[in-house]
Amino acid sequence: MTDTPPRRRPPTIDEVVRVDGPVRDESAAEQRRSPRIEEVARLAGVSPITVSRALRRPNLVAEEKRRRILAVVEATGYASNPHARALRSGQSTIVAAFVSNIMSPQFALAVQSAAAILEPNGFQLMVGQTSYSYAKETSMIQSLRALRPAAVLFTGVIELESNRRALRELDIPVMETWAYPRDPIDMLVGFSNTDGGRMAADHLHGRGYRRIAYIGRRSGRGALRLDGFRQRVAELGLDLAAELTVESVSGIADGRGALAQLLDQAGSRIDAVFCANDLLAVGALLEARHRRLQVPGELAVIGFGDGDMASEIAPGLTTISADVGRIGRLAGEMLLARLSGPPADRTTELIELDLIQRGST
Amino acid sequence: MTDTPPRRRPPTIDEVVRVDGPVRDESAAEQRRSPRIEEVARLAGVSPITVSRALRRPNLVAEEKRRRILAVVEATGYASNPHARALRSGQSTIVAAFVSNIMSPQFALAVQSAAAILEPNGFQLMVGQTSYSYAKETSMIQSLRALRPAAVLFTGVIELESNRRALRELDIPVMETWAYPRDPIDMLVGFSNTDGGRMAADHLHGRGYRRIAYIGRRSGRGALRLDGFRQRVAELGLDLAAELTVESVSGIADGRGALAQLLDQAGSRIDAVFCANDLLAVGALLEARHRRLQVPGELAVIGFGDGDMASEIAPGLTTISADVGRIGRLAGEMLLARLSGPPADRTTELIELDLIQRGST
DNA sequence: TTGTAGGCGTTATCAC
DNA sequence: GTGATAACGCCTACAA
Repeated sequence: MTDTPPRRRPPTIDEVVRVDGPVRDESAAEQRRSPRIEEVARLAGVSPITVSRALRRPNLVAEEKRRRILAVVEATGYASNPHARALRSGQSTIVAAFVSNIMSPQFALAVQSAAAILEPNGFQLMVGQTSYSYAKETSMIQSLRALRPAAVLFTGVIELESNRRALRELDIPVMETWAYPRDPIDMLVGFSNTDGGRMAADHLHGRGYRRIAYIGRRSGRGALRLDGFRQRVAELGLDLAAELTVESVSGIADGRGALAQLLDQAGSRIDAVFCANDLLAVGALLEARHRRLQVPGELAVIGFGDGDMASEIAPGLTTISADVGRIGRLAGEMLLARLSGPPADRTTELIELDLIQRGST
Repeated sequence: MTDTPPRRRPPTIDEVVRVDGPVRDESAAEQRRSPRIEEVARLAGVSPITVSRALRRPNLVAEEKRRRILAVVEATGYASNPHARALRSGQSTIVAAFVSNIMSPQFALAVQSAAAILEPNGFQLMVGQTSYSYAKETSMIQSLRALRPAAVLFTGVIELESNRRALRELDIPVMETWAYPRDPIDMLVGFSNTDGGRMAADHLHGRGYRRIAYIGRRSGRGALRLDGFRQRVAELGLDLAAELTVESVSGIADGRGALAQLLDQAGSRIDAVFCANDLLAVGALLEARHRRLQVPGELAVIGFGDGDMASEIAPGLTTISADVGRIGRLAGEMLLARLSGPPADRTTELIELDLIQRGST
């Protein structure tokens, strides 16, 4: 016997509404390919190099000619071929951005904010994901040698010594973010994760909690936050009641699982927990609700990052917040200044952290 | 009188732990810049063009020579200069990807899945954000004329007729996704938003709800979902109790606000609401909880997209789900096939939608 | 202030 | 199967 596969009804076509854009006749199909600098030059009655200068260093070109040239550029929609430009000048218009996890709204916001600064100035952002993997990070940095972007931006700092060296040797601006190390590769817009941990400890102590636990990674930024947290907890004369490590990229589900495990193991010894990021913290809140624990009565939760959810769930999540949009903007601005000018004056910027008190503590 | 600014204590330095990578001596600093094809040719005892062929079309080169060349390439870490290549051959290794909103985990996952296919094959993804703005979309598509990427990928379909034309004229593979229009520009991996709306209506009706409302955009994909929803609601002999439109990029807060407004206006006339995306639906759930409404007893909520949160909140969110990772993978594979081979056989792929029943209905 | 000459690194084309 | 030659489009260096 043969099974007849179940008949599915055909999909409904999405009747997408087409919209007419601004009419751009341009009359002929000759306009098809992007015009070359030579054509612009001919139409403006100058030499190609003058067009190039009018676009790159306008003040070297006579006012009158410049206007004529720009008019032609506008009319023809000329855009210089970035490959030819990069090849001849060694100056690419590509800025490579690497995030550890594309799907994190925090990183995405920072990258987006940097893009908002760089793109109007003729740079294009190329985004790659390192997935918290040294191997992936290394291979992406390798590929930069060939790509020769104008600059590189990381939402994080580079830990591998070999990669730091490779980046220095690229001899282009390198921007690190999201931490405040002693010796950045080049430029830095970051905050002190260690201080964030300290703030969390201070806050919990100040609110009267004494049996405190930690959930987070034990490497990278998680480790830094834990360090500061531990230090301050010790200074305050408390013991860390428990520590629970999660692996690499962590989400809400990990936070739930981690708190569950923590409570099963250390249950009543705990009255507050510091989660190294907000997703973990949200997960912890959900698990607490699941167990019908009073928050913050029976268990207080504090996060790190001020994600989208923090203000929306109930109770609101107390968290340590960095202005991530500002990190992206500043990084973009500093890169832009360096790319278009003389050696920049500032290469390091510290972003202050804020503690945002909500209902969960 | 002058204010003395409050003294802040200096930031704690993040004591990042540096890690030594694999030792790669390469003995000298001469290896610094990426070697050129000519050097590889010299070391292998062949001409530059033969090296080029050995890399691009290996079967045109004699076995023996090819091996020698590849060994040298390996040893020197040679990688061809993508700008020179793009300039001469018109073949870029860049694939341009445009998302309407970088911060959406759904889009990010799709892009990431496509990247996972394309990157190991030597292509690099360049991500841009159109912000649901025709103007931005148009200007990005303009800039493609100069960049000449190998292909373009959209997490969405292009509505503006002028942009569709511009993309066709680029004469490179164009991949649209996330909808199932009658006439894609070129390639398509999509699902029927209209069918999704129908499924939502069917489900709510089947569960016994009769006073049904809609929250979402009234343009783009939201409109398609609403269309199908409305059609099916009518076929089932029901009336749509209320429709509430939100603007452009919408988040959890918009969902809360929308449901609040809906309940204030139409309150008891409503027993179920279909939200055009999961963020809105999560917002609606939170607002319902805030008002101490029984879900699903007093109000049922169904979403679209199966985001991260859907399964984590309580009650779980019933939602229409498309396998977004699969969309990205398929899009990547189809593009790759087209880029490295003869005219592809399949240029359109339909992704089935699933209804995931959880506690909210 | 403007223009001329030449080359960035690669590959298409054609000849052998 | 391999190589010589030229060209992709632009911009640096230098000259006028």
